[in-house]
Amino acid sequence: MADQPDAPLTRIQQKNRDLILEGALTAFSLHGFRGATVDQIAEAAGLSKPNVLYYFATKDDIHKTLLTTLLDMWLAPMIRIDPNGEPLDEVLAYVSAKLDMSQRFPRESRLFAYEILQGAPHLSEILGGSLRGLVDTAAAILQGWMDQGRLAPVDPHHLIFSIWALTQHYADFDVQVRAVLGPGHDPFIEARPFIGDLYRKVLAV
Amino acid sequence: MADQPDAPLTRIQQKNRDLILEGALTAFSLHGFRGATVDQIAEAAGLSKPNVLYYFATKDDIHKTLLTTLLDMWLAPMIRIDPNGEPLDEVLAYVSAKLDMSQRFPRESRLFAYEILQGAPHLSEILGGSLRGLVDTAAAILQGWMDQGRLAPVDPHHLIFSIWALTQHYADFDVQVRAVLGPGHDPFIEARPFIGDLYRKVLAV
DNA sequence: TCCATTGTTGACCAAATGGTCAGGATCACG
DNA sequence: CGTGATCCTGACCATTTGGTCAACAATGGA
Repeated sequence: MADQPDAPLTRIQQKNRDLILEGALTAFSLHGFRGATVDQIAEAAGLSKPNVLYYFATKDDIHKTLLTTLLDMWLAPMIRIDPNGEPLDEVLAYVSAKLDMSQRFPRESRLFAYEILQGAPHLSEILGGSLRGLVDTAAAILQGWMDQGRLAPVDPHHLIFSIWALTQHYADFDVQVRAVLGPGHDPFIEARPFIGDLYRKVLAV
Repeated sequence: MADQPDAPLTRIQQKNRDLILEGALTAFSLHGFRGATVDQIAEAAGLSKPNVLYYFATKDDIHKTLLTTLLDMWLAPMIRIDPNGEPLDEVLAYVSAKLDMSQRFPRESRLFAYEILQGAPHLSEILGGSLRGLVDTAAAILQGWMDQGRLAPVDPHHLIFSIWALTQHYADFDVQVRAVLGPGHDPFIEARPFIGDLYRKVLAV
């Protein structure tokens, strides 16, 4: 158990922890926390099960590490909203960035989806804490623009929820989207102009 | 094993099967298929575990029965779109009905969410079969209205996806929505005008 | 080269869990 | 009220699975 705080990781530790987290991301995003087994994670990581448990004390530990590690990356686009930018451009850039994340990081999207569906046992404090703060900040910026008449007035919190819902849908419900569209369609290519158009109309003054 | 086809169910069979499905809906929607145990289902149903397995051969059987039974109800609102109705009213009625379902049947919404996240192992044929047919029909109606200039032209399939995403988000991600909004907010009361307003703008000619 | 630290694993364990079964309780109906 | 069908359960089983451990291998600095 290499759990001393601040102990700088050796090269091997760094590499194997990365392998494990990578394998676990695949396993958890495919089967959920309960559905993924340590054996699956070990195999995906190319390590033996005891070795996985050598680097992380418990399966839960791996899961928690993944979630908290990836949360920052997941929320990064929202922080980049610039209060001094052109309102509509800023929102559209955020929307586009979120759709990019769904396209490039579907495993991460599903990981979070499982966690929230489950009732967010590991993230509940964060949801009501720092995430809420982040959203409130972004909502305040949006509200400011609306007050200035530079965006159509809509509820900023629900505007943000709608962006999350619309973009993450294409990662989380990928199978359904593809099944319904049938072969010969690229969901993301089609979704991009649709969603962009949608927010242009919603937010046009 | 009471599995003869067409055998009419006795009163007791009817009641206990209903109890089991009800308990299983709660358990599966809370923990997912893998996460829910037969014991949990039995307890939620107020029956013993062997008795549960007396009415359904396997846990998988319960799950499959639930999914296929509830799918019709879940898709019903889409079928009610009336080609002869007023286009915008019809769409808004569908949106409102879907939001009602999220509010009144969040367990069902989560059940399906888990299934799709999992890769839809039980629903894959249906997704690409009858569901796809249903969506294509609805999309054709929408496209017709757009061609007549009675709705703004947007991709009808992705319009439908957006309605699913926006409405189901409030059921599936309930914890997140509530955590971010904080106490003293009713997500659904707020979401209703927001989403209605959104589609009015998107579809206005 | 030496050796303490770090890394790795086969074998194993206890608990959880899906499912079985023999036998007893209850019900429905002639 | 008798009896066959239906209903119910305690006890049990096999498998899966998270996690442990003793022993062995590799590493790297002095």
